[in-house]
Amino acid sequence: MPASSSGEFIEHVCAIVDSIPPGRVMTYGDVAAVLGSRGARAVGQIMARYGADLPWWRVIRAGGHPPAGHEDRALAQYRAEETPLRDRPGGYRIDYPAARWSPG
DNA sequence: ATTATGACGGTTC
DNA sequence: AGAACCGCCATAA
Repeated sequence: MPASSSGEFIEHVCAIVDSIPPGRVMTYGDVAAVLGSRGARAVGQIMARYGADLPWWRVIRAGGHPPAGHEDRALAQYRAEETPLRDRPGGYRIDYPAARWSPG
């Protein structure tokens, strides 16, 4: 099938994010890496536009920080699916090494 | 085709 | 540890 259409990147990103199981997370860079690209920002763009129907909270930034501007909603989800978190005074961070997941 | 934007990443101060 | 700067990629206008 001729999947070579505009927006191929978008559909791939959506598929990957949607395939992330509960309690697991992936960084924007990882998602992009799976597609053979380094467009971590591009992935964020897609989340902002098409991530409304996806488990966007399972996609975090490098270092274990939640999506900027969505820390609150993300935290609620993490606590709801028992995502490995690392509580911190004044905020929190995700235990990336433990919650890390790859589509393979 | 060019410019501006963004739920980023890494390095440096 | 926090802030600033530059670099990278795809989308939208």
